[in-house]
Amino acid sequence: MESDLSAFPRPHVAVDIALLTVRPTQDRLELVTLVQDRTEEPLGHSIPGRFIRERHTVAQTVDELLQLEVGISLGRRRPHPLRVYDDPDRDTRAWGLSIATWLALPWRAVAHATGTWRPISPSGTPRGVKLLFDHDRILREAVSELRDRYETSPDPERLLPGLFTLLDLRHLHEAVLGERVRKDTFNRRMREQLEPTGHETTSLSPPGPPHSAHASRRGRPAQLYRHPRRTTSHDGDLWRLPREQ
Amino acid sequence: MESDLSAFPRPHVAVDIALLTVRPTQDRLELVTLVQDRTEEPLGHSIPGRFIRERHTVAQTVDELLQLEVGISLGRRRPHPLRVYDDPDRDTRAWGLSIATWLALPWRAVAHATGTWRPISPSGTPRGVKLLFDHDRILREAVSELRDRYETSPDPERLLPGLFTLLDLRHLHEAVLGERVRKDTFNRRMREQLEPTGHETTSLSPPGPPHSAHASRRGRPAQLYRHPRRTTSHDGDLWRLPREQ
DNA sequence: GAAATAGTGTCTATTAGACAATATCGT
DNA sequence: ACGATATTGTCTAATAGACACTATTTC
Repeated sequence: MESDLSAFPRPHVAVDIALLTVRPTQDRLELVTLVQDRTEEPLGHSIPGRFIRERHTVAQTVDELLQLEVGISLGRRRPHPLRVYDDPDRDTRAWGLSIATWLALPWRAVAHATGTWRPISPSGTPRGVKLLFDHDRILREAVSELRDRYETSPDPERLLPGLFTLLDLRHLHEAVLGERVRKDTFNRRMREQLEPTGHETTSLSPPGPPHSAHASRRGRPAQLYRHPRRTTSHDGDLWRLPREQ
Repeated sequence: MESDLSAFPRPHVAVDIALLTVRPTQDRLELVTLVQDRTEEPLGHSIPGRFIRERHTVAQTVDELLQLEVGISLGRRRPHPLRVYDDPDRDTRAWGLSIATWLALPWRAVAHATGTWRPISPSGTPRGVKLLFDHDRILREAVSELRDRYETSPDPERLLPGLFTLLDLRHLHEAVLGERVRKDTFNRRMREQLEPTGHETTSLSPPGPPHSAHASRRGRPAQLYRHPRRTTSHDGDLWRLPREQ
């Protein structure tokens, strides 16, 4: 590193965010992403993005972006880093980098966002639109990461409210993965990563904080679970090579 | 995005790289990293870094960095993205971002690099020095990623030459992981991800390209293996939830 | 009672991990 | 022959996946 920093050219730096959520439909849940219509050239569809402000962090930029251009609040959550897009020709106007991020939020927190929520196809891109720049690719990678995380953890993105049943959780997984999963294996794997509350679903609200509507009001009442303590690191020792004593 | 891009402030963007390799010692291999002495303020030890040039990519910048300030050649390899460090106060001279990357190269390609190769402690930081900025943390994360990759794959970073034995491979793993691993389980897991060549180690060189010195010239000759075709994606279906038909 | 859902039990094939035995070399 | 290493075989406990059965509610 040299001393006179002003001698170095500096790129424009944008932050793009793939925003994902799971939305209830008539009979099920579906994974959707937020697509916006650009008002500047080049016109078309894109995911939300914004140039980073002086001495702002990526997280701050995402925060501003969500507040000003999407109309939602980030809260205490942090966006997941995805990658840096550095093709010098990716923006025809000037030399710029894009820091791609992604974030999954519960539907109730983002239902009113500015833009159009579009269902995600099995391949990970939004159905029915072609996005500008490399945004289809960003979205594919974001969806891929989200799906990977849900293969092994109950609800890493905390899309469910504080109390939920295994059926709620399975519906969530099927929406994220875009496929049906086997009930018994699913339940067994997930149960050991969850904390039972001792309470069951009833017609009345259970004691404690209110929780969202559950999948069905028919059938036998189900155990209510909550998210595990963070210490239940149910990963990491998986597929490690056995060490010599 | 607005039209007049010149209105936006732009950060300095540096690329830092954690360079890792496995070096032979008298009786074993050890994981080492390259530490350099800074010639500018703040003085101290750091990993190689450089500001990105106009319309250059991260990979190009790494390439220049390695050629000009380390004296080695990147070849066709690509650095692994790590994360973006965006603390506005991380550099006292000006507002800047750091794009952290890491790369592991075979010892024979980097032995003569400019700087000091320092052994990596079990925790992932170089033994005996304290690095400037957040470089200790970058290194910890790089080593963690490297170790994760070697838990499940024979040689994802291609640190071994074209032909090698399972003993060579195990020595490599033990250097990377910093722990002994069980021979039989190791061999079984790795063998199914490798291609046997049909040739064995002998006093003479085997047919084909020359390969580096093997671990030992004692004992029964061992099968020589080569890296698998990339299609042996021996991952990805691990710990997936079973789908409903 | 029928339908729907929750929860439990069990069988089997597979596999990890450990241990042991055998094979083949250099010295 | 001996030491060192490679390679193969086997035993056992654990577990995934599949399937079936029972339990409890709403309608």
